[in-house]
Amino acid sequence: MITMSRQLEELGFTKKTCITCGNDFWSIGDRNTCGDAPCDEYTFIGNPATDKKYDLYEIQKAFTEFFAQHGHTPIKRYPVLAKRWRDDVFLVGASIYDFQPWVTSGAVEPPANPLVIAQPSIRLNDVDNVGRTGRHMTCFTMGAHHAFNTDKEQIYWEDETVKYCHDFIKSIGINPEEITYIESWWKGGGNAGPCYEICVRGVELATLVFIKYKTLPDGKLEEIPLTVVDTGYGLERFAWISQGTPTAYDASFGPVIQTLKELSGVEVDERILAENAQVAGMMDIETFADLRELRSKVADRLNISLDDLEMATKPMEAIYVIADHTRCLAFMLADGVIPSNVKEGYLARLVLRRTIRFIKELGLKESLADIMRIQLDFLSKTYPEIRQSQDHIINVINLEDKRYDKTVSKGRELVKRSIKKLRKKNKTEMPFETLKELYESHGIPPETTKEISEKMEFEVKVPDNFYTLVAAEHEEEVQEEKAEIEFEFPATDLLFYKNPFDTQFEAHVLGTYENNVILDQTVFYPEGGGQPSDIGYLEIRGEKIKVLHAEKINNTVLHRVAEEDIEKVHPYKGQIITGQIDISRRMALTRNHTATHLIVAAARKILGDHIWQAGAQKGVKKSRIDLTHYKRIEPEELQEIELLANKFVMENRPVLTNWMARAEAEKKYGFILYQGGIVPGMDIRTVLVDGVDVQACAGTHCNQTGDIGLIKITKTERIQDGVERIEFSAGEAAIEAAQRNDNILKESSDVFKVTPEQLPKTCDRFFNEWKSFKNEINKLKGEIASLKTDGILNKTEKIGDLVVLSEIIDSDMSELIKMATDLTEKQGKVDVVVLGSIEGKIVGAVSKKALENGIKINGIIKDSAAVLGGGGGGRPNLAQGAGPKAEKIQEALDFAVNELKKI
RNA sequence: GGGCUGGUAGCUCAGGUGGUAGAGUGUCGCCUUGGCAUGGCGGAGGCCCCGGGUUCAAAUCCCGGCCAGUCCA
Repeated sequence: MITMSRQLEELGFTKKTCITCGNDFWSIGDRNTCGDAPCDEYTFIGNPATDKKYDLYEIQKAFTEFFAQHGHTPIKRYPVLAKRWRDDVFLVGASIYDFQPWVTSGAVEPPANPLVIAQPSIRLNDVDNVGRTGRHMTCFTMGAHHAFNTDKEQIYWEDETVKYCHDFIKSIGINPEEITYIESWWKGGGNAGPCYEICVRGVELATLVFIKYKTLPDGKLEEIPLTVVDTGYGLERFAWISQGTPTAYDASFGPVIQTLKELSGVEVDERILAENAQVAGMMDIETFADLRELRSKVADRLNISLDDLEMATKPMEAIYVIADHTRCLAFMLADGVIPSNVKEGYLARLVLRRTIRFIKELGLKESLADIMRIQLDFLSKTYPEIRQSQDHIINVINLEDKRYDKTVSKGRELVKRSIKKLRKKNKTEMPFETLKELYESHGIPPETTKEISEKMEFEVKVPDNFYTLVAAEHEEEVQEEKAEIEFEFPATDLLFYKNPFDTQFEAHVLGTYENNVILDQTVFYPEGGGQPSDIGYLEIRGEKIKVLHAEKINNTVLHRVAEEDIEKVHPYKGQIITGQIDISRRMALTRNHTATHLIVAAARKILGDHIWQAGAQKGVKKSRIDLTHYKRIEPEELQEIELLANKFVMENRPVLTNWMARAEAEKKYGFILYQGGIVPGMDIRTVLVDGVDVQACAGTHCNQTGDIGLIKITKTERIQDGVERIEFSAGEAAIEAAQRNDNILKESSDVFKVTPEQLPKTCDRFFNEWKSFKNEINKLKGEIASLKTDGILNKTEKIGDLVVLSEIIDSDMSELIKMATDLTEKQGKVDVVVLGSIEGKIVGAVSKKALENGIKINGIIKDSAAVLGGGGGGRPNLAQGAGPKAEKIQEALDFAVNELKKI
């Protein structure tokens, strides 16, 4: 399968087969194992493989410089938040993610070719192994040199790649005889190609991938026109192998680990660590069971018990986890991930909460923010941009810390209550369902539940595969594939870009598609970028045809008309037609669109640079934008945003649109361009509000901000944790919105006959008075009830040995109830009472004595109420009912008394 | 994007097969005391998140909304 052997042969390598795993590999001289774990053990721990020690920063520098000297252009790292330029993944997991899909699909020129980059990458699938294996990290630095080859321009391919790789490894003093190249096949992200895994002394240092195929749905491969050299060098591992430290963590962020050791007072047993890493290197750790196996193997080799090993390793592991996770978090938060319960925000919260748990486990007094400062001090030496976000990061962390604390303490109470409830039901063990609900609905990990239960001496069994069991119940999402519509129509010329304020135009009719008219050019803005389409008319030979909607498919604009109108267009194919848009609608949408940009810019100024647009919908009357923010926007902040946006309007700044090459625009403005969403195309249209904001945006915009008129924010809403929605109106609609508020105020204050200024105080007074009146009335009703009961006490009769009373009273239900309970409970002078009202309500109550005699009033009342044509019921001692036939109330009471006599 | 919880007194929460809204704590008053801690008794304090619907009757059931929490992709 692999054809790239020539270069290796030239370098003196020969092909062999590993006697352990059977993989083909290349090496210099004699050897019979492939050089990768588990076939080979680590042989660099305590015995570095390079001629000097490199820390992570130094190896990164050496790597970049080497490739820069060999014709590669160094590229700055991309944000780890992949959402900035693509919407199919959350986080950057490899350097190639930076160039997908635009560059790799050929839609956009690469920023340089060939290029070299050191890209911080985040992979959370092995998060449980971090700290334990010595090599797993949530965040690592992928050094990479990439070449993008097209028919027109062939940069380089396999031979050159191998040579570069080989020379680089040699350049840092690794003996070529220790290098092995394992032949393999790589696939992922819909692509595939041959690859080499480069191993030295038992550790895989790099992978060289040659992407040349697309994988089709049926599994077959198709050659692609743009082939990619996709290399990945694990720079942490290079640092590790050059230092020979027990773990990759020590080599990568040693200073942070050192500080954590000092703070926690943990004494690290290097021998155990080294042994642990050594054994871990030989295992493919994927599950918890693997991890247990790892532990027992290490214990065996060190000749200590499993318990002793755990005692010795746990604190060290916690330190490693904390150091690793804070680094990961620093990148995530600095690059704009807002912790939340969804999407990438959830991943950030996951890592954040894990970190807190390990800080607690380690017994550190310092808060997460304290620890994070240590990490930031270390990290910002290499990444100064992270220092810029320090305040924001600390803010977010402190807030999240508090939230987690609340969740945990609430959770603990909840577990205790659950156990109490289970005990009430005479359960002796917690059902799996409860355990699961505590986790899924309340975020309490089963370990925590178990710990609390043990203190309460209640049994909880946590299945080994708890998380698997929980996950198994989640159905997989089925993704719908959109069928692509085939067109033979050319791209429509979009006149609104050339002459933004034209309202009329002439165009040739090219044809129709379903209910849509296709023209060679148009001023109709097709729905897109959150801006609704224009509407208006097409006119030909005096016939007016309403355009209901316009949309763009590929580059063709479809003008949708009513079904009965489409026929009218057919005869005019090829002829000239005139069109006119609804200009007041267009202007309103335009104002709203420009206003959207201003509000986002204002929000960034007021709330911070972490604010990012997460979606928007413009409208004629109102528009909305969704912004990432880690807490609710305070009312005062909202007013500041509103004021600032309006200041931008008053400053009447010019709004400049410009078509630019994507790469050039990105270089000039950065990813902030994609606030409004990712836009396709080689060239993108930039909308610049001078000195305020710039976005890649295809929408229509005012010439000057002053054209917007007024911007009025009307509402905020938390649409998701971490995402705040702002609703607003612009132009005329903003005036209307303000007037609506005035009307509400006026109507409300008119009710109280006060001025709007007095409204809050008046409302407060009325509400309080209403409450005290209500209480007063209740009290009085009670008194009236007892007075009324006095008046009817002489109307009792005896049925058997029970004192029975039935009477029609002019009272409402609550009063009847008060009277009835008064007679049977408080005073206890009557055993059975049935009271009716002239409105057709009926209430019955019985004393304890009557109850003991087996009288259940609810049944009697139910039947009596039936006499009234209604229903009723209640408890054995008190019941009520009613019916529409109020005139029959006496009959109903008699019925009740008769029922009693029967018993 | 999907799922699951929850919203009841100032606070923490019970309750709820539809039928008199509860506890603990806090608060106020009285008693016990030289004073405090404590203890005892009594009182005040509820749009049972909001809006519809079903019903003789909804805090409870149904639908919609708002707010909060949480799991998953």
